[in-house]
Amino acid sequence: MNKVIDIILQMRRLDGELPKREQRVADFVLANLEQAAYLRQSEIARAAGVSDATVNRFCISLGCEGFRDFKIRLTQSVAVSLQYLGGPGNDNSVSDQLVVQVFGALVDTLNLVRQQLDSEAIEAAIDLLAGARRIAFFGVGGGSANVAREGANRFFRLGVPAEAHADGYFQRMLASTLDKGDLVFAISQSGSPAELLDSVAIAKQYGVKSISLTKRGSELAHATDVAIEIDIPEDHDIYKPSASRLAYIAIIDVLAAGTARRRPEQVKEYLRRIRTSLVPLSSDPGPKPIGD
Amino acid sequence: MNKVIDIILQMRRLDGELPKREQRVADFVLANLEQAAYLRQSEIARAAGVSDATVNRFCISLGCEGFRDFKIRLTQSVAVSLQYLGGPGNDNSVSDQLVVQVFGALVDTLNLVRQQLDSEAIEAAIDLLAGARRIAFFGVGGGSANVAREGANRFFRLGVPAEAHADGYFQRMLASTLDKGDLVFAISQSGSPAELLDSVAIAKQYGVKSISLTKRGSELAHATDVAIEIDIPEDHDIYKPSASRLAYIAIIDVLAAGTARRRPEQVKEYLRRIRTSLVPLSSDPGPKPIGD
DNA sequence: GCCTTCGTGAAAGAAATTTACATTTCAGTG
DNA sequence: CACTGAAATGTAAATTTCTTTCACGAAGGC
Repeated sequence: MNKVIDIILQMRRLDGELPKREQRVADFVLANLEQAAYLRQSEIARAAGVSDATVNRFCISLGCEGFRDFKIRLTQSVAVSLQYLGGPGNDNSVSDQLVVQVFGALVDTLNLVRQQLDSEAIEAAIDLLAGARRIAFFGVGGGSANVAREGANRFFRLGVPAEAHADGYFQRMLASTLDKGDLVFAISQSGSPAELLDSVAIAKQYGVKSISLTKRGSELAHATDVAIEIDIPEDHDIYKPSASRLAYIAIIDVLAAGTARRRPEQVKEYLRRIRTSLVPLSSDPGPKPIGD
Repeated sequence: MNKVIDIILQMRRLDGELPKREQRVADFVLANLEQAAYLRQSEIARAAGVSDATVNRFCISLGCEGFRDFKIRLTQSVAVSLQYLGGPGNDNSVSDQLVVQVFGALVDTLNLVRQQLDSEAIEAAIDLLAGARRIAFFGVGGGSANVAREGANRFFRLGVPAEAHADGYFQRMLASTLDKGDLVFAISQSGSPAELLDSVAIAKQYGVKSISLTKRGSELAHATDVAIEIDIPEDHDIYKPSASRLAYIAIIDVLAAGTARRRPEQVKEYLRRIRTSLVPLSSDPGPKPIGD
């Protein structure tokens, strides 16, 4: 999949320069883009009034390897085009618009974040997380505190003792009780809260490693052993909540998934136990999300 | 092309419920989405270590007519997903793959959820939320409890007294202190926890309206005045965290945004005050996320 | 007018997909 | 613990689809 040439564009570009019968194929395909992907070579041939062979040559004229290749590219191009054209969208009501806006912003933010992720930092973080005996997630303020809780929740399920704290004093106190082998995971979008900086510094005194999830180049990023640095443009439409928290949680998902893969057997067992412990609480015996 | 069932989602949804060998096919395809569209049935069969026929059956299990049909749908879905995820990533390192998988699953889930959202329910919920004097977010278990907190956090910023509780006893107690004009927002993926059902029932006695964010057709959905019902396929790859929580938070985002628009002036003022209260804590005077 | 070149379809050939059937596996039962 | 039946799986044949070859015919240049 080296270069993706848009096949529809290609057809338009070669329009007029193709042999007569091949041109008829092009005309037919362009006029029936949506259905074309579902048709077989012979059906297209018949519909365009030419032979199978001509259809095949047409594909090759377009730069494809054959009909198969052509069909794949056409399907892709059409799918993408329809995407832009909004498919079965009914953007009538106000709430539909809202949904489109909010979800669109989320997806955009996720993309933005994905591009910024540094795989080395991610892997270094997973190394630390997978080896940690105990993980303390620290976040301050409504948003980051919740991300911290989410992190604790995720890792707790992997069998690592994990806890989250939002209180500055408690964070400092806890940090001073940690020991080598433990890990501090500090979360802050601003990267400057004194609570977190202090906690990380205190922990470091006792040989405790630290990871931060924060703004690029922030104080907190410098202070920690591994920094996952992400810049998220704040949306200034104050009626639209920021997508940054979602992005942070997504990153924690990545870390949790990575950690789980490092210790597959353990994780399987812990999840099984947690699942088992929840069974009596529910009447539905089917597979369910763990812990609601 | 009546209804476009996203084949990738379909695979995730059936994940774990497929016969063993077919599951292997699913795993292989999901792990090689970008290439899969270019492979022939026999190549996929060999790569997954099964017979051609099993691959074909796998396609039919997914609801396709056969491999051909499957391939077309897969190509479409992948093309659309790549569109969202901004082109073929660099799948070199393990962590890159992880990121692609986790983010891909998130985006897919968000899309699925978006399709399921019922605009009438959303608008009814926003009506209730915008008119509420006080909102109590209830969730049980690690995941839903966090979603509840997130909800409280969001609405608190809009100037509505909002609180979140994860403890069943406290929920019931609180529910009995609520009055007309207050609102209960119950969150549960299973939709069956007794704590939530009780709390909603208790609140109802005192004329308190309720909203639920839960599984389609669940008990909780029936018990509440407005139900936002969403089915999220649980990912059975236990090494991969579920995306459902993110989706729930996204929905709360939509509700919060909608509520904010109903009372623009008030919200602006509250946000201004909150922002002001945080300024002394930070040296950086620029626009920042509110409350980290 | 004849030769060359290009475009075309028919049909053979190759490849891939689908179906039918036999074998294996596994859960439940006596 | 063997037996039974249903479900899952692989093998191989049948079918369909795609690709290539080849021969014919038309258009244009010498």
